[in-house]
Order: sequence, then C-alpha cells, then structure tokens
Amino acid sequence: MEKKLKKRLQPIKPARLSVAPSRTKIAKALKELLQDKDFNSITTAEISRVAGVNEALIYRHFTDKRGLLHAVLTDYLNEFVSNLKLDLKGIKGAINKIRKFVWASIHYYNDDRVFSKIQLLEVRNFPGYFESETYQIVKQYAALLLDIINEGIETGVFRQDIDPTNIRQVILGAIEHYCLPAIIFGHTIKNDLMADNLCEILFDGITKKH
Amino acid sequence: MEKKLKKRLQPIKPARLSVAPSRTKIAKALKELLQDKDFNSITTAEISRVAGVNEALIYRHFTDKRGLLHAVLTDYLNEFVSNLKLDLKGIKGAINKIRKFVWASIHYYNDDRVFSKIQLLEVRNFPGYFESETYQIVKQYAALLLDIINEGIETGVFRQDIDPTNIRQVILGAIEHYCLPAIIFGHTIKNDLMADNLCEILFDGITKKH
Amino acid sequence: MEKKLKKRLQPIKPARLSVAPSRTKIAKALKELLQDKDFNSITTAEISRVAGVNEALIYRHFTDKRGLLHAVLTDYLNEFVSNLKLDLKGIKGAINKIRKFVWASIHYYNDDRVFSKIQLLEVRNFPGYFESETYQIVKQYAALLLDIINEGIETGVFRQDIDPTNIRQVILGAIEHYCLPAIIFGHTIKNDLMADNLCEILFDGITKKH
Amino acid sequence: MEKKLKKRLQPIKPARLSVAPSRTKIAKALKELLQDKDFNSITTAEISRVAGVNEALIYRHFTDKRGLLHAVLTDYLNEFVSNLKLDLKGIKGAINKIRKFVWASIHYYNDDRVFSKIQLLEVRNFPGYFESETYQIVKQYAALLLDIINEGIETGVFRQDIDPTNIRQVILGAIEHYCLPAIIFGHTIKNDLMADNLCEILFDGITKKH
DNA sequence: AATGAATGAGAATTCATTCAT
DNA sequence: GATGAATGAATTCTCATTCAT
Repeated sequence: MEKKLKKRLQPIKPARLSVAPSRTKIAKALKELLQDKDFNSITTAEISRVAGVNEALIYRHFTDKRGLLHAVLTDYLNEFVSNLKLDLKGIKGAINKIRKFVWASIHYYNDDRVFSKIQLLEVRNFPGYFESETYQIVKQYAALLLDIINEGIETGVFRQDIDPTNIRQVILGAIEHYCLPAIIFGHTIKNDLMADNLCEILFDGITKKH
Repeated sequence: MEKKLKKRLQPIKPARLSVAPSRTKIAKALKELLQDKDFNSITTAEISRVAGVNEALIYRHFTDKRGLLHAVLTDYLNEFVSNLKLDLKGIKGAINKIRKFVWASIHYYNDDRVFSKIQLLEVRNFPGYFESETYQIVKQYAALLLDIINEGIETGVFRQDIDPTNIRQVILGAIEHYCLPAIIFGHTIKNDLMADNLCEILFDGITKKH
Repeated sequence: MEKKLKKRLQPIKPARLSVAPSRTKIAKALKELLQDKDFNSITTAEISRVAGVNEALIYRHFTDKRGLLHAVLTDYLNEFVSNLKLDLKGIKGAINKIRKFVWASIHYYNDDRVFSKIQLLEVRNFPGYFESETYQIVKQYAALLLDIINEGIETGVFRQDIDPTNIRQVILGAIEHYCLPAIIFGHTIKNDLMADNLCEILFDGITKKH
Repeated sequence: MEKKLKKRLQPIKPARLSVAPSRTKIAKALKELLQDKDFNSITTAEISRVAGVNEALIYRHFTDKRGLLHAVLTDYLNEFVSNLKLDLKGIKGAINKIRKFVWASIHYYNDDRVFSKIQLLEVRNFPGYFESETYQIVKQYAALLLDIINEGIETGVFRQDIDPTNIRQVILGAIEHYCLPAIIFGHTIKNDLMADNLCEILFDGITKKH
C-alpha cells in the first residue's frame, strides 16, 4: 500500500522514459562527439567517458560500436520520416507535396548538421549499411517521394514519358547536392530560397521558356 | 655502359613510362584490391604482397597509404577531366555541351566501378579530402559545368532567374543519384537512355507542358 | 529456534530437496552446457540464461564460477565414490576387488562423458585444483585402490617387491589411458572386454608365460 | 665475385642459426615464463617484455599466441622423438626396447618439467589440440611404442591374446601416472628405479608368481 | 631502388563479479 | 531469494610506418 502511494506521488512519466537512462546517456555522448569528429575516429573509451558510464555498458545496450551509431541514426531518421509524413498530410496536389518534401528535406539537412554529415558523407561508406535498418528507413523516405511522383503522373501534372524512379533520383540528388556544400563547409542554407529555386528547376527545367 | 646499350635497344617509350616500375606496380595493386574491398580494409601489407614489392617501398613512392590512394585517384580523375575537356571541344551551344557533359559523366561512372565507388561513396568521408589534390580536380570538373551553364545563361538558352551554382548542384546531384543505385547494387547503366532522360528533366522539368 | 519451527511446519521433504531450486537450476544449466563446450568457454551469462535465473544468483549460491564447477563435480564424484564403496562391499579377495574397481571405473568414464572429459582433460589444468575439495575426493578414490593393493600384498596374492603406490599409479594410469581415446574421439567403450583385458595385463603382465 | 669472397671469409654458421634471432628470443621468453605460470595466464605483453622485443613481432613469427606455444612444443617434441628413435637403434629385442622406451620417457618427463606439465596437464585441454601438429608428433611417439609391441608379439615374447593398442595404452598410461605426482608436486623422479619397477609390473604383472 | 626486421600505439570487446533495490 | 544495472580490469591482435642495410 505504501508502495502504491509512493508511486502515485511520483511525477507521471511518459512511457518512453522507460528506456534505461544510461542508454540515453551513451547515445547522447555519441551525438556530442560526432559534432567534432567523424565516427571512425571516435573511440568507445571516449564515448563512455563523455557519457559518464562504463565502457562495457555500451555493449549491454548496443550490439556494437556501429550498432550504437545505427541505433542513434535510426531514432533520428524515424523521427524525421514520421514528421515528414505528418507534414504531408492535408496537402493537396503532387506539386504542393513535392514542395513540402523538398522544403522539409532541406530543413532537415540544415537543422541537424551532425546527422546530415553522417547521412550524406559517412554512412554510405559503412560496411553493411545497405542491409541496415537505417537504410530501410531511408528507403521509406524515398518511397514517400515516389508515391508523390506517381500521384503527379496519374493526375496528369507530371510528365509520363519518364520512369518515375528516375525522376525520384533526380529530385533526391538535387536536394542532396544543393545542401552538400553547406554541410561540408559549414554555411547556413536559406531554406525558403533554396527550396523555391530547386522546385523551379525541377518543375520547369533550366531552359528558358518563351 | 652495357645497361645503357640495352636501353637504347629497347623500343622508344613515352616519357611517362619513366616512373619507377615499382611505383606502377603498387598503384596497380591498389586498384586491383579496390575491386573487392573498400580502401580502409585494405592493408599496406596486402598492397605490397599483391604488388610483389616490399612494404616499405610504398613509403618511398608515396607519402602515405592515403597518399597512394590520392595519387591513384588523381591520375584517374586527371585523365577523365582532360578527356572530358577534349570531348567538349567543338561542341556548339550550351545545351549540347550539357548533353555531352551528362553523357560523359554517366559513362565514367558506368565504366569504372572501382573509381565510381570511391568517388561517390568513400572519398568524401576521408579526413582531409576537401583539402586534397583530388578534390581540386573534382572542382575543375564542377567548374567546367559551371562554365557551360554560364554560357547558356549568357546566350539566353538557360533561365537567368536562378543562381548558376545552384543549377550546377542540381545537375551534379541528378547525375550522381541517377548512377548511385547502379553503383551500389552493381547494375549496368543504360548510358544513352539515362542521359536522355536526365537531360529531358533538366531542360524542361517534370511538370507536364501543354 | 523460530527457523526450526518454521521448518517443521512445512511439508516433510527429503533432506536434499531442501536446497534452493535455483541452485539446482544453475548446476543443471552448467552440466547441460558442458556437453558442448569446455568450461572456460562457458560464460556466467550463458549459465544464467540457460538456467533461467539472474546472473547474480550464481554468486548467491556459489562463491565463484569455478566454485560452481567444483560443487557440481563434487556432487558427482561423491556419488561415484560412495557407489564404488558400496560395490566393493561383500567382494572377497584383492583380485576380485581390483576387477570390480577397474570395471566400475571404466563404467564411470564410459557412462558420463561430460564428467569424464572434465576429469581427464580439463580439471587438472585449473589453478588450485590440487587444493580443491574435488581433488580430495579423487584422493579418496585413489586411497580405496591403495587399500586393496595393500590387502593383496598382505594376503600374499600381490607381489611385495614393489611399492604399492607405484602399483596404484600403474593401475590408475592404465585405466585412464584405456579410456582416453574413447573420451577424446567419442567412441563407446566395451566395458567388460576392456576391464578383462586390462586386468589380464595388470595381473600377469605382457610377456608370454610358458 | 667480391661478394662471394666476402661470404667465404665470414665464419661458417650452422644452417639453423638462420632463423631470426627475435623468433628465438620470443620462444625462449615463453619457455621461461612457463616455468612459473600456466600458459593461459601468460600475456603476450609479458612474453614480449621478457623477450625484449615488440609485442607485434610475436605475430610476425607466429600466427597466434597459441601458435607460438605449439611451435615451441613442436620443436621440443621433435627433438625428443628423434632422440628416442636414435636411442632405440641397435637395441635388440622387444623387451629391451620397451625398457629403453620407458626409461627415456620417464627421463624426459623428469628432465624438463615445463614441457611435462604442459604435455601432461595443459595441452590436452586446448581447443584444437587433437588436430594440431603437436599432437601428430605425439602420435609418432605412440606409434613407435606400438611397433615395439607388435615386434614383441611376432617374436613370441609378448602375449598374443590382447590387442596391441590396448597394451600400448596401458604402458603409456602407466608411464604417465608414474610421473604425474612428481610433476604435480615437484618431486624428483628416481629414473632407474621407476623404470625398473614399471617394467617389472608391465612384464610380469602384479600378482605373485610361484 | 629495395628490403627484412622491427615497432608504437591503439582500440574494441569480453567477462566475471558487485551492488542497490 | 532474486534481479537489473553497472563496472573494472584485462588482453589479444592489427596496422601503418620506420630504419638500418
């Protein structure tokens, strides 16, 4: 009875807080370190030191040093993709959806440089990345875009003479390379301007129309 | 004296063959190994074994293991860029030049998967890459494209309302992501078709024109 | 006193069942694991997983990982030695006793391969083994044999010109090496035949008698 | 020509000196350490420290920490077996050969305690031992004994009613267990006495003959 | 130009064990 | 009696790189 009382008196915690706090500390420590160094030059010793926990604990919570990274990335990407899905709700028309998609993607790359760097520069190089869960989420992201393109084609606003996956690749590549210099050299991206420009090109091409 | 005589009797070789044969062997060995593994998992021991030379010799010819890679990449990129420059000679009009540029780039990514993989997946992740000679050559490549775009704008075939460097990024990104899946999963790229599709989108955009 | 009372109130169980069930689970788990791996490559984590209990519980019931093994071995050896003592009861004559001893020993090695392996291959290598309780029981076993030999010498059936402990060593060694190949390579031992052969040699030697 | 001269002027070295001196140092260091600790508790760091060489050098000369041990054991056993073969030359009669075999084996166990300990207590427990080169040499040793036994049976001095491999196991076991206590507790073995006693028992058995 | 030998420095991972609850 | 969380300590092996010759 006393126990029950005690429990009730404690602040209500959201369910997600049930993950071990040390796990969170470790993840946080990695994120922090990624701000300054690339993943490969971060040691598990460092991570544990920054996290203030024992090195072995990393291996309780994650299979691996790389497992840790993927867990962190997965969390992050999941959040991004689900946010994006939400953002796209209620938007009418493939055109507008693409705009939103482009804008949000740029926003994401702009916002969290740590993850952008990993995503755009590091992770592809990791052995096993293309079999990882992380990559599965990236595929969801790409699938989202493909759906929009297909919708656009079906509703007659996008051209039908080109394979939609090709279109998708162009868009993804365009977004990425738009952002890449800023990521690499640490500039800020003007989100609105960039998104507008990019969509302009995507929708109407680079030739001058008369 | 005997040696000299011997040399003179041999067929005349171009100057560039004067580089030490061991240097070439080493470079070749690395290229060979890169076919199967990524650079980081190739050891200097392996390189020297495959090359059939002493491990220490790597350090006679190159500053570093990474130096070796950059040398190899530099050779490769130099060749590509100078070929591309040549290819562009005599072509009239920004449109046609872009077509050529796109086609040649895809051709390059399609042709030598080893270097494509390194270029698109690995090298960006290397510490110091963006200060490397290799990157300088890549910048030449990008500059080439920028020149064409500027020409197009000046001659009024390309739209003027968008920053040419942005246009360039879109094109570079589009090319890259067009090729990426094939690189990653080992498909062959249909060069002509891909180049045509890509240029279609680039020139006229993805919306349906009436 | 209270404790005693409490005990009396509980349903009457045979004394040995009073050991904590978790203790038994742990011991059982170790035995199970020993079937496939050697002791050193079994981890406490594994043991607890197989036992279905918490890892820390091992340290409630046993001082040590090794302590656990010794406890398990001790149980086992105790049973064997007391059985052997029983078996020898009522047998008349040193010769017959030796036969029984040999037969029973082979039977034991034949029967439980897990313990044979440990006994013949592993345990001697453990630091502190020769000070362990387990070893004390093995010494009882050896003492049993020595008694028989002494009896045989006193009753005039065994030769008196050789130190009985030497005789004992020969017998123990002979038994062991008779069984060793089967233990190592997993054959079955033909108990009766082996025991007969062995005794033949022991009793009369390997030279041909005329 | 000059080179040749130079070579000839150098002191003649035995071929075996051609093994890298560092290799020898490492092997020696291990042997030294084995005097006090068992193999598993010796670290590579220690070995290299005692050897006065770099730790990594161990891995140049040997595949493994265990590989090092096996190399050392192999050397040792090879020497022993070839000595034994030599010792047996010129001896007539299976009986005398067995005597020699027994005497030499005890001598060997008596002489180098380090190796005896490993051989009798440690090595059997190593994963992969029974597939190792070391074990192959031990098999040669056992084969040598089997040959003698077979000779004895053929020439009618040994009994024919028992499988020679069984006889062999008895002899090997007897030798081993004769020596074991001395190995374990560090006594010295009285080689002649022990060999005589052992042969007595082996040849004529333990029963009193009238 | 070439090499055999040697090395410094690191770094990930494993595990038995302890402690607070 | 039982447990989840945490940890200290250790250790093998890898590899790029250097140096004397």
